[in-house]
Amino acid sequence: MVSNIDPSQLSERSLRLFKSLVEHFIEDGAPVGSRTLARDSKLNLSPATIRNVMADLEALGLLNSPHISAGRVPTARGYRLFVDSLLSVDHLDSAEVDQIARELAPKDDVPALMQRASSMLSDITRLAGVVMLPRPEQSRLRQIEFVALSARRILVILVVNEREVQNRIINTARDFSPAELQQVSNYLNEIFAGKELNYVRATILDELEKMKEQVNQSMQAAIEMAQTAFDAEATTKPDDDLLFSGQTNLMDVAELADIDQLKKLFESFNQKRDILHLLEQAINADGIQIFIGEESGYDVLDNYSVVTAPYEADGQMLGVLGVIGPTRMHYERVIPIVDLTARMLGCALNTRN
Amino acid sequence: MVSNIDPSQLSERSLRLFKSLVEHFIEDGAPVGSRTLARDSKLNLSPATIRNVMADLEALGLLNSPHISAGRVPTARGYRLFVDSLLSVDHLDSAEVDQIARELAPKDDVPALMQRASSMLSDITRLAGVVMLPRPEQSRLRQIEFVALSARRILVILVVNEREVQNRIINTARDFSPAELQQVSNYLNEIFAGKELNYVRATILDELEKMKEQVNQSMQAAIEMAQTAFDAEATTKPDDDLLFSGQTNLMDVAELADIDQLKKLFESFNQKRDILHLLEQAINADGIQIFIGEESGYDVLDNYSVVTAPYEADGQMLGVLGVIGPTRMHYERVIPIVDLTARMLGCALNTRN
DNA sequence: TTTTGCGCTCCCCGCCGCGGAGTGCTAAAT
DNA sequence: ATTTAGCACTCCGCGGCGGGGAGCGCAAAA
Repeated sequence: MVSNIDPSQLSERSLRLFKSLVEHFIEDGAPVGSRTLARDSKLNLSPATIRNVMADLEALGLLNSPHISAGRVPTARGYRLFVDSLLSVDHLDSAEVDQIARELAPKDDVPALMQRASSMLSDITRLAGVVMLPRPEQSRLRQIEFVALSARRILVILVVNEREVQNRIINTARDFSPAELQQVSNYLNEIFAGKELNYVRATILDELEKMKEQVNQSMQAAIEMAQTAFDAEATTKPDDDLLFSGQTNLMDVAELADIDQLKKLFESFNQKRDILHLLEQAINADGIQIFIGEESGYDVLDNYSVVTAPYEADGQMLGVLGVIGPTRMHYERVIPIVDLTARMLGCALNTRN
Repeated sequence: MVSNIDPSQLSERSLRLFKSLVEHFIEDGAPVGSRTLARDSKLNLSPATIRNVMADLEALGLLNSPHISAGRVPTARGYRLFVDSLLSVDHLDSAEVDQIARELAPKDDVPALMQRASSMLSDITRLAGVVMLPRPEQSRLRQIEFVALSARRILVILVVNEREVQNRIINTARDFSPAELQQVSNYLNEIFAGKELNYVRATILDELEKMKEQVNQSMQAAIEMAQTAFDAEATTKPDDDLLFSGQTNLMDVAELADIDQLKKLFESFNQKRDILHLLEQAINADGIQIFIGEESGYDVLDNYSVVTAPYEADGQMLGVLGVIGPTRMHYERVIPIVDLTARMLGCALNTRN
């Protein structure tokens, strides 16, 4: 990885021209030449002068040309300089702020809220949105309840970490009366409430086995039941931890007509693995983080940029959200949108208790 | 809608040629001409003769040519004749049967099973798979329970239709003791168990209001709580009733390089509406149903075919699954795969109770 | 240091012409 | 009455050609 460019290495004029070039390219996606730049930048320079400057910028690795007689195009390193030092972030107009606020009103349950955040991101940016809901590395069992559905079918309810509820149905070997169920759940709650889930599972599966003889019969039943319940639980994988939307928006960014590359990207959305890793890197950044082109390290993302922001509620990092689009995107718009969305989402999660 | 062709209208020879042509086209996707057909079909006819036959078939609307001097291509009507009367269905090799059986082993919960069915369909056919889990038009409330999470946060558990469990968390105006909660749930279960959900909701929201004065205070609380619970419930939409997978497989069927058309299709996957309607049509067909190209009536599907089969368990129709691919697909392989998958899925759902 | 001028490169686009594949039609053959 | 052979014709795809345009670099003038 080559080091980034320090903007103070460059003259004011170079920077202005460079900025103008990047903006121009972002706008129309065509390599931009010296004439255009001479016309547009207010510097009153001749194309030839600008050519010299561009040659310097190219030598620094900020630009390159697709072929000898085409205009210049920013490199990943160029975009990096642009977003770090030159970008003037848009002021969101109030209509958009309103829209974000409206969509993120905490009107229903958490998963739906996340889903809305994701599709709102993609709608408003016309790119692909993604929201990561982090698997809390430690999930504490808060409460466990049993509900009799019929003679031998029992609904097990696990309340984990304040918000989360899991339920599953198990079949038991013998009948249980409601009173017994109550007793069992009291027993289990007493031992395990507040404990880490993995610990609970391990304990139940291994240790309790030994205790079986020492306790009375109804407790034996409790143990067996708990074993069944957590056995089933082990198979439930957290698979819904990454919410994409608006992938199709990427299908009309012209510069990626390469159906193959797009296919690779979509596949990596499905696999989730790479994107997940990338977002995990972003969780500790405070505020916006941007991965430009090959910087991400994942070659499916070579021609894309990812703009992310972590979101938090009650002072605790909860996850990361962001937008995926072509390197040539309107950063000045996308950045404040992602930022605002992250903060609003945090609020929406905050006030609920 | 024009009527389909009755195969008895056509000579044996025409049919053989037609079949050969369709197979050929399915294989390489290029318009097929008289010479190729003369070479391949074992009929020992000259290209000129075949040209005559093809002209007849074109007049019947079974074929057409992209332009005057290209070979012929089957029309939707042509494919229809082909799949209805000419197709010789493959015998699945045992490796594939094994794979299907293995993937559909009822090893975990229902949603995961459905998901696996869908991705298995797409993996094995290299097309897009879809599974519909029908929203049971009548859902009966089976049981309702309340679990106290903390002073004023209560977990509401609704058991609906044997298998399904919904839960949500509500905040109450005042504290409830566990005993009270028990009492409330007893009361509600007594009135509403076995009733249709919509009825329950309507009753609770409208009628119970009137009764408020007539019952004692704790029942008033029950009513309020139930109102909150079902109010929240009303907003929970059944959104997970269509499971797609393998969309990306469609990205390398060459004939649909039209990124635009593909985009439209993907969008209709996301909206779900059209596909849902289409699959609903298929639920009452007994066995395989095939929608070819424009037959479906949805123009996003114009260049695609959909092969569906309903699946049932315990003698009851549960839903529909299928495969979406280019009209030019290997029906002889896809059909038995979809068929077998539907039956196996039925079995997997059958034995569980 | 900047500008002007010039020659050069490369892309894009339209044009042309050609070979190939396939057709339809007519006339001969079976 | 079919089937076949022959022939003229159409249309696509491809490669080559040439001109216009955009842009570059370099050298010499301002």
